[in-house]
Amino acid sequence: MAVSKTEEFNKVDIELAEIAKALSHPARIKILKILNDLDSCMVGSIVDLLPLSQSTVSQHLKELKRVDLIKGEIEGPKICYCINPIVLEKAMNGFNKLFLQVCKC
Amino acid sequence: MAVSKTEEFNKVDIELAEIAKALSHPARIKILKILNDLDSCMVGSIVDLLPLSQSTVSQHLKELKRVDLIKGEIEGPKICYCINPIVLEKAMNGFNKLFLQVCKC
DNA sequence: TATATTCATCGTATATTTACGATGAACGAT
DNA sequence: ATCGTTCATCGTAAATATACGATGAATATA
Repeated sequence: MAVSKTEEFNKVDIELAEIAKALSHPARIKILKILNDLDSCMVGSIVDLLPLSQSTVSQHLKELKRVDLIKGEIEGPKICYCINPIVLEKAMNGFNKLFLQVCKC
Repeated sequence: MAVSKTEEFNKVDIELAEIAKALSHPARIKILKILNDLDSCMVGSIVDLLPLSQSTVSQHLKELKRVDLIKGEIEGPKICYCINPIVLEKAMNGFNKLFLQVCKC
């Protein structure tokens, strides 16, 4: 974009938008579901369940990690990813607050 | 992107990702709040409350309209935008379902 | 120490997003 | 009929996102 105006908005809106951006690709939504379902949280197991290359999946994981929706723990040569329930709950509350605030229904 | 793989994911995830994408910019989150607060829903009134040009705001409105989060009604030379409560509720339910499904908390 | 496994990152190509000013279409008012 | 208002769209520029293969770093094992 020409020049970002993002910083001119309020912090709550910026943060919620960041979470929304992290959820704005079906691969990343599916990754959250996979992490919840799977016992093994290795990247390889996730790659096997997605129609994407390992490097692409790694980028999607990075995006989820960027907003702390997931965290990665090193286990030898592997990395165990898991959902960060604190941030997930914060995200849920943020969306609910927005929707309830904005919905006259 | 090289080639989109989006169609290889399931429909529910794709649709939720589309909603998330529409909410992935603070201007669009603020627009929803503005539409809720304001009596007048003219584009000009929205532009006045955002640090963006009229054409940029129009693009953000288009993105929200694309996923039916808002609808526009022509009133003479003006257009009255308002929130679509049906889609908003669907979005809220979609996010809640995801978060509850994925959160072991 | 050499090898295999696991994963992030680099480099790259293309698509999309974000932003603006300029223009044009539609309508009401003069 | 002309003019002002309102808004979408076009054209454009720059940033970001999405995808891949190749490479490299880190660890465990032989």
